[in-house]
Amino acid sequence: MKNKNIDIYTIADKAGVSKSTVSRVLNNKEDVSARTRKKVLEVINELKYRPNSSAKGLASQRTKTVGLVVSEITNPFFSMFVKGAEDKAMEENYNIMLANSNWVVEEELKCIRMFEEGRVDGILMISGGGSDLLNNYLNNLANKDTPLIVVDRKLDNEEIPKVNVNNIAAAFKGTRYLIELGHEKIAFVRGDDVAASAASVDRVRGYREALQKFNIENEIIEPGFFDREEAYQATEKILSSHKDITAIFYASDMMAVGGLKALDKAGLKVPDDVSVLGFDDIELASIIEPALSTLKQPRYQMGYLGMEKLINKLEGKPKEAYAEDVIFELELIERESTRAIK
Amino acid sequence: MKNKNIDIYTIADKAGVSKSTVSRVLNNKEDVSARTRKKVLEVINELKYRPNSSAKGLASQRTKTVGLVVSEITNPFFSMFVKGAEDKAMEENYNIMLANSNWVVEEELKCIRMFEEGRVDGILMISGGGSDLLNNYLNNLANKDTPLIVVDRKLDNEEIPKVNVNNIAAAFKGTRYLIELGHEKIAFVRGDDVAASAASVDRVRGYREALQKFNIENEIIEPGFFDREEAYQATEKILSSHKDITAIFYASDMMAVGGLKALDKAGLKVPDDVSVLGFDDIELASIIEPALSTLKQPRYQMGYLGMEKLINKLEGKPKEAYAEDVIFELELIERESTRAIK
DNA sequence: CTGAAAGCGCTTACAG
DNA sequence: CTGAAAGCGCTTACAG
Repeated sequence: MKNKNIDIYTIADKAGVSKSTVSRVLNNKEDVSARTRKKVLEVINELKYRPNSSAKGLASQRTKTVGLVVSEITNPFFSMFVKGAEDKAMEENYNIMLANSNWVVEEELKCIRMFEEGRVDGILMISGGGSDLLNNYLNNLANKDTPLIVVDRKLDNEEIPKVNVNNIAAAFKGTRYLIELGHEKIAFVRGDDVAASAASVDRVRGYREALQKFNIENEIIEPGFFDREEAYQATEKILSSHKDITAIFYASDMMAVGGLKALDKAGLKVPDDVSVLGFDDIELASIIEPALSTLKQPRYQMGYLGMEKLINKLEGKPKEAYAEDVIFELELIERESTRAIK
Repeated sequence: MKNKNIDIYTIADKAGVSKSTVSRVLNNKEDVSARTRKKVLEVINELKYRPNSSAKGLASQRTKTVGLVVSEITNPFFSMFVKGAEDKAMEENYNIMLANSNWVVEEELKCIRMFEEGRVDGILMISGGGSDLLNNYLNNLANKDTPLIVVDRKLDNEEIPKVNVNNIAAAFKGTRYLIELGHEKIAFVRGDDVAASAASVDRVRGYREALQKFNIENEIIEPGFFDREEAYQATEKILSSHKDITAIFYASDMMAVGGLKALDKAGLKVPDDVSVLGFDDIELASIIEPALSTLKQPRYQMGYLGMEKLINKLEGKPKEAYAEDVIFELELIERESTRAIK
């Protein structure tokens, strides 16, 4: 029943060396003569030997895999982060353990368990529910010196490196853009205004600050909860109470899509009658008709960078290689849904 | 330096039993007195002990994790399979190792390596490049009795359980639907016509069979390669050579979206001037204007079922619980892009 | 119902 | 440059 698997011992035997030596060539250590190395490599290839990862993990206390927690993998907005993270992991020969949290805190905690069980060397958390409970856990982990990097989520913990986006500046930029286009009646459809969702709060703030800066009084804010249907209704509300609206800024592209539908139903043309600005630049933004002007979040890069930091930490690189937060500024993408008036 | 981690030994000590016994309660074995079990459990909770997965994996030769290979995780079409698979894995307390292949065979092979290294107990492959090289590898794996389930991919190997879709019948159904609506000039925009992409070939076949069955002579097939842009051009071609076309059937929703754009540009209204039928029912289908009539692929269910079969196999369930292929029939979803004529 | 012992397949100082 | 030995933290028959 045993001896079935070829192990490091088999290789050592065949190559006429000790398993210590085999282990050395396996791990690319110095201090092996070229001849020995060659010989061992030959045997390995010949027998198609693959080191057992559990044994390796147990002996070395490292698994070369990282846990990836995502809020919602079917959401194109998030999947792009995953792809960036995955590409980097591949490059560095790290494996990825996936944990799709579906915004449920308990699911997110499962990934922490993966860490505690030694299944993963570190954790990359992309967004997440934003609950206080989770925040507490994350803080706890950080204190235990867990290699943890958080992407696209605001967190008041200096121990945890973050990769984020400047939501205030981006919303400011978007609003200013509309103002410079000549718009003065600009509505803003916001996301979830819960404290944990800093992204939403910050975007509202950027909108407000721009209005103030340019002395525009009409602040029109309607909640859309980052949801297409809700945004549809929010748009109807705006249209009924502000007939003279000329631009609507949505805090996400998905909401803008809902808005477009409402606008269409109301017989309004975009951008002829109303300019529409989105946020995120998901793929859909350039697919729909009219193509959406929006603020582009560098999601792929953020995922990639987050993974890079995590691996740097795992590989024992100096602190500068991972500890500092990175905040991206967003680029404004002009497409067909906005236009200058007057 | 050592003794830092609490291990099974620590628990045994504190609970006044042997580690064998601790292992037993950990694994929920019978043959432990209620009192002992309770005691051990208490200590475990108190010390927040988590068994080390590498040690467990090494000793038991099982990791309780499965490898999930996906062609392209950012593609909403595929991510839904992943979600189904993930949900089932969660239910059964299995972990998922993610391998996003990006259609590159070498990346897909990486997952096979994960298996050979004992990182995963089995593999669930969702779609995939369809290359002969990969097919060979899969066949090889099957011979080695690897627990492998393949979803959304045709494969001539009876050893490998498959979860699939009846593409011929679905395309037939879609075409018949258009014919029954009164259409006689029906173009078909197909995907990649390579041998490996059985889905595309089968859909063309279903279209053809329906035309024949209803004695319609005008077979109009244009390649769209499952790509939006290509489908846009294919549509332009169709419009220029067949002015009297009244319906276009696209082998994927994404292609239909490209077609919609071309139709719009040509000044044609959907469905007033031309009926458009898609395939897949991705989320986008119900979002765009007009909402797309389409054939719905039960992707979530397919992923879920694939994972279920895989786990059944891993858990040693009887063959009926995993060995048989499952072929889903597709449902026709009627929305706004098709209408009866005459 | 419980314990002692062997073993899973590697890595890692320690000698030489 | 190489080998012998101990150890990583569990599971699993085997006894009793």
